[in-house]
Amino acid sequence: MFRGISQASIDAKGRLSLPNRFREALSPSTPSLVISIDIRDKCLLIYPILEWEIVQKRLETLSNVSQRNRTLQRLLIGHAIDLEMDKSGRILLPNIHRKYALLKNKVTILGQGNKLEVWAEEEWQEQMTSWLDKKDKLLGSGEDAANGMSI
Amino acid sequence: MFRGISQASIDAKGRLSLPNRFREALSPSTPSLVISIDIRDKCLLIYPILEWEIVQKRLETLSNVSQRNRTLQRLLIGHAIDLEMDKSGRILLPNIHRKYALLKNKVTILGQGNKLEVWAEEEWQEQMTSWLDKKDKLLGSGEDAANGMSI
DNA sequence: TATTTTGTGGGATTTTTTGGGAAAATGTGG
DNA sequence: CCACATTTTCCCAAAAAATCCCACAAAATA
Repeated sequence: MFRGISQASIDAKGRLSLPNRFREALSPSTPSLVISIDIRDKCLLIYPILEWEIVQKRLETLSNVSQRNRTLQRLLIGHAIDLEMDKSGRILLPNIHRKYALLKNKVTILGQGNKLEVWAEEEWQEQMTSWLDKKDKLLGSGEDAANGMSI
Repeated sequence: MFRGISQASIDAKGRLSLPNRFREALSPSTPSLVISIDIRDKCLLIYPILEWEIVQKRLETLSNVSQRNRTLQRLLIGHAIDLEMDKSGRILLPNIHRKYALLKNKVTILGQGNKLEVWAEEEWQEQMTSWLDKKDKLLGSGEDAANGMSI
């Protein structure tokens, strides 16, 4: 399971060097990992390939008669690209993905259970600020599952 | 199974060069692939021939008493053309198909499970933007299978 | 501070993509 | 059926992109 936050950078060739502590979990096989987009926030998602295949199977079983399901499939499966690390633990990010998540030189990488999230550092900072400003609403008197949860 | 997005271009002769990573799966036999149209969106569909034959069989078993089924058969089977790649991995797109999907020079190719989708780049961009604008509806409080799904 | 580990940079090679000439095939009109 | 025009195929070469590889810099550890 992934957890924790790290900073990393993307070099002139578009290579993102993954923090060392995530590498082992991402390279059990060949190809080793899949990168796709998060359609709710402007960030990228990196999965060990086995984890991704679970997600993809779930997506493929959705009926594609529904426009909405087809859209989901197009966005998620459509953006899912197999990648491998080079000897130094870097991956070459496709341009499309870099643009989507507005990635510049500095990025923030979050461990999130079965996947990593990659954020442009600025975007991440803004989000953090904005979330913390509204923190009352995060754990407040809502009605959903997190409400009343003990942390 | 296909996944992932790529940009590609159509040259002056109407040849579409397929991204390298899709080629092997598309050329197991001769003829190797079938191209048809997507009747719900303005894009083309490329199937390895074996996959296409499954689809076509399904279409043929539909009762052709119903006008709707006959229309489906005409549109899908009618537009299905066998093609092959040249030595550089390109296919020559029939004019009819190019016009149908409004293809100009730049196209976007999506891996989608058993097939590829080919979109005019502009059309794809518009769709993406429009879908992402309405993203609340994609994973929001709907009622279908995707609702509550964890990605 | 010395040593190992991790991260960065960039040159060289290979692979992939693009472009276009010329031969072959197909279609058209008389 | 033939001559011509157009389209498609085959082939080679240039351009662009991805990959490999090595060496150095920075950071962490001892």
